[in-house]
Amino acid sequence: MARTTGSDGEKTEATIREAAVNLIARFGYEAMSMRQLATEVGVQAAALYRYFPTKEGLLFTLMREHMEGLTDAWEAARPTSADPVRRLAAYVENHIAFHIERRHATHVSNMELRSLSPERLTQILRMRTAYEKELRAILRDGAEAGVFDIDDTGLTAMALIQMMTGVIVWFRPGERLSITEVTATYLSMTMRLVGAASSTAPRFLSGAQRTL
Amino acid sequence: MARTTGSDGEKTEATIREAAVNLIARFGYEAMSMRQLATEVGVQAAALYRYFPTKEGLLFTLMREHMEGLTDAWEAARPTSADPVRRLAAYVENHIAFHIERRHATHVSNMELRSLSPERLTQILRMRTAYEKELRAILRDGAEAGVFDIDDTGLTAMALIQMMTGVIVWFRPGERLSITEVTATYLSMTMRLVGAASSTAPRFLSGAQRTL
DNA sequence: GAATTAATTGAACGTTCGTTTTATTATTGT
DNA sequence: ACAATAATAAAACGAACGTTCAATTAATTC
Repeated sequence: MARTTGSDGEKTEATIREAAVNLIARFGYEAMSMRQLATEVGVQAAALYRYFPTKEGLLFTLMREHMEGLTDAWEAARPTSADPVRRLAAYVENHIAFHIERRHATHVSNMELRSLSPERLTQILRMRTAYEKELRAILRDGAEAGVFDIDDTGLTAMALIQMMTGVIVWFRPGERLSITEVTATYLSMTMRLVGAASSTAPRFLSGAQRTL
Repeated sequence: MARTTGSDGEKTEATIREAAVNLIARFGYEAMSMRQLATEVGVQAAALYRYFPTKEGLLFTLMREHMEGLTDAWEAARPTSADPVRRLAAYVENHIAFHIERRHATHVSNMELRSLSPERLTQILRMRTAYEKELRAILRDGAEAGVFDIDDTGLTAMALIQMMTGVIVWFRPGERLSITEVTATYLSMTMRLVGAASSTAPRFLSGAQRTL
């Protein structure tokens, strides 16, 4: 038995990607065996090596494409407006939507970094840093414009990203809250966290708060 | 060669614990081999089994003791005051201090849950839930007393914990910021996030904010 | 100082791992 | 129809894994 009827390289590769993301997210990269992945795909382990050179190569591909997807999503969602509040809102909305939509891929990208070779780790971290830099720029602009009240831009950016990405830990689609409700609440929390005037509190209070 | 001069069970066990936490935090539970751990300890792999029944048993012990440590630390730090602001401040301070102090153990407890058997996973999650429940109670009390302004108690608790625990991802001792500075900033962000009156603003403002 | 117990070694067990090689069959192009 | 190529199976590789067992030596007890 060799080539099976109806077999198609593109389909198989897509199936491998999907199955790999799910298995790695569930069991972890080290715990997932290539044979387990092959079984899930419905193929022999040797067939996987026609599409990915090594197990680590597969992991890297999954991560790189996830990061590219995140960057692309932000490029598309980035508002033309220069208003820091609007830009921050767009960032939060895009981040949460993307991470909920691709929970498993996000889990992989966040949890399995240590299984990458140093060079590949650097490459992924560079992409991540570039993405986070966008948030820091928004916070800095807002702080300079006096729209935000922020102690430490870098620290606030990290706190916000941890908070937002944390959604994937507990969020399950179809449970108590919808994506829309979750996003709205996180948006509100974010705006308060950065001391934005137009959060839940009346605008004129923030001025008083800052001057006092 | 058998028993070595100066060998001591208690010392060896402590060394194993310490080395295991560090190795698992660095490479991951699945990636760390018992032989690697033994080498780090300076002993043969077989010797490990005198102290821990299996590799998973070792992992579970590390996690359980970490969670017990966290709970105990909170018991000791919990203020007698009923004031939600004070209680929340104590929770944040204790959480951040504990997690920075035991970065590696926290990493293990957060990242390696999937390597536990179902029963043991349940046990650890129960401890974690109990700890998080304390935060929810503080938030609820504060919201009911009108001291906090919170949309969704459960969601806010999760956001806060993700934010606070995230410190261990980027914090490195001896870098730009000290633990004290980091804690102060996080405390300030927390108070704003929950809409506490006495965050960065003077205390007497809280009354105004609540009535408005 | 002999007997007992504690601590560890060294070798081995069976299993599973990622990966490679070779053969075989399905599909595609002519 | 026939060659060329794409896709897979089947089997095998050596290495590493968690774990066990018997032997051996250090420390302790009486």
